[in-house]
Amino acid sequence: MTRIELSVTGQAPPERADAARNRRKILDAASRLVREQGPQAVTMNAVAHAAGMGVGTVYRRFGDASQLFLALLDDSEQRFQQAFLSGPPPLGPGAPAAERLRAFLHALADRIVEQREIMQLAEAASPSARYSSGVYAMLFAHTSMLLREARPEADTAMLAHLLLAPFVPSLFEHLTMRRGMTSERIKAGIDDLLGVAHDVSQDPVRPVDGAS
Amino acid sequence: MTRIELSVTGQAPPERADAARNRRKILDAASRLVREQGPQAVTMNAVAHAAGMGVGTVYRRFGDASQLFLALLDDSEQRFQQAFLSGPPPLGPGAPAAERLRAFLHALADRIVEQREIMQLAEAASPSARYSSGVYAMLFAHTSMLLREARPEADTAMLAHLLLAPFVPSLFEHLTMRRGMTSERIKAGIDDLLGVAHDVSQDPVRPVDGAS
DNA sequence: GAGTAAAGCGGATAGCAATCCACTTTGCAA
DNA sequence: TTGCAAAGTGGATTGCTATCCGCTTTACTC
Repeated sequence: MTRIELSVTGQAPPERADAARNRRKILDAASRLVREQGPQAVTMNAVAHAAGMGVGTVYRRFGDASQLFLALLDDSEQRFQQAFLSGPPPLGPGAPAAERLRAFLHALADRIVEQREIMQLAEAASPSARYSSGVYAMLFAHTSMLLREARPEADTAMLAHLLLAPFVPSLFEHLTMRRGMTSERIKAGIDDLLGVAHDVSQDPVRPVDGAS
Repeated sequence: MTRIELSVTGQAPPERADAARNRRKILDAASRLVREQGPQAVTMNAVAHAAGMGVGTVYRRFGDASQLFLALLDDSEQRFQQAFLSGPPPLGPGAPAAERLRAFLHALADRIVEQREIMQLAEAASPSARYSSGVYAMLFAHTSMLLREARPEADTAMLAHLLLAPFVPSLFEHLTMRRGMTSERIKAGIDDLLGVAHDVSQDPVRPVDGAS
């Protein structure tokens, strides 16, 4: 769940049985709406109605629309976190930091391509919610940790924020849907920013699809 | 091609006298609302009422809320454009491309700090509107032009998009308001990113009043 | 089990973006 | 000047997000 597990303060308040039941019903209804009627049909009203309850309940459980949408991404987010925290290298521990960072950003790009539509719902509901979410805190912590290892002399906190900035669904929509750029080309651009181009140890994947 | 349609006042369809009059009244009313009651008070309803007309007129003139807010930024945008298109170096023509790019991104950072609140109105109204706006087209054209000159071998179109990605008001709010980072520190981070991408050592001439 | 305080519930409500359409104004052309 | 089609206008309307608050359910205690 998107409990405050990322917060340092520790234990989350226990959730009452009816509350937990409704949380599940809401998430199921929202998933079903996305699947059956498309993302634009997923409004708080529609979710509440589809889940058979009042809108007040949905707001009580999720606070606002952006948090509901972020919660919808939680399952795949857990898997992603698992992969880069304790999965096999180069994404997980065991590879050099620079290599892990590259693998991490590539995987993040794939993740955005996969989940772009739901992510755009969250972004549209509140662009700034991204930066107070636990999801972003985790991306930031991981990126700056790897940067600290790879480039100890740099302002790694700032670099982490700047490197993560392109990974927003609106930019990905623009690049892939409107400008016809592939996700491989985006990854190559990120590699360039990382300076991987000058690193001999990297594999030479340099796709050259349609230029603009 | 350098002339990207920027101002909302298009040249293609001549605008009727009453329409032009209302456009001005709307922009004046919106500016006044921002000044006197703060950005969050600037709703389409409030603007229409303050300008003494129906909401339908405001929508006819500006399409939607994000476009009205972008139009509010137009005056300062014109000045910014003037500075980097034909002002004195290093922002304007005459300096090496890498230097111009650095000056351009620094100036862009300053611009976002200055106009952040109105920019956030536009971002909140529609995060993806950024990428279809004339403003973004101009930023992109200029950035990729300078990159083409500085790094002809790179995928400059992609790099331009990636380099511009951090320049969104929501990230600037997070970095400056929430994390207490100064705009000088943000600029230094951008320089680092540019340095890696350019494979060029940092310019020994640090900007000014070095805040870390 | 019964009592009880806290948590949860849901529909009424307010305020907003955006659309629609019957009416008015404008500018051109005869 | 006058006719008139195109452009512009404004407020009623729809559907949304989010809040509020009286009522219900839960889980804990005795």
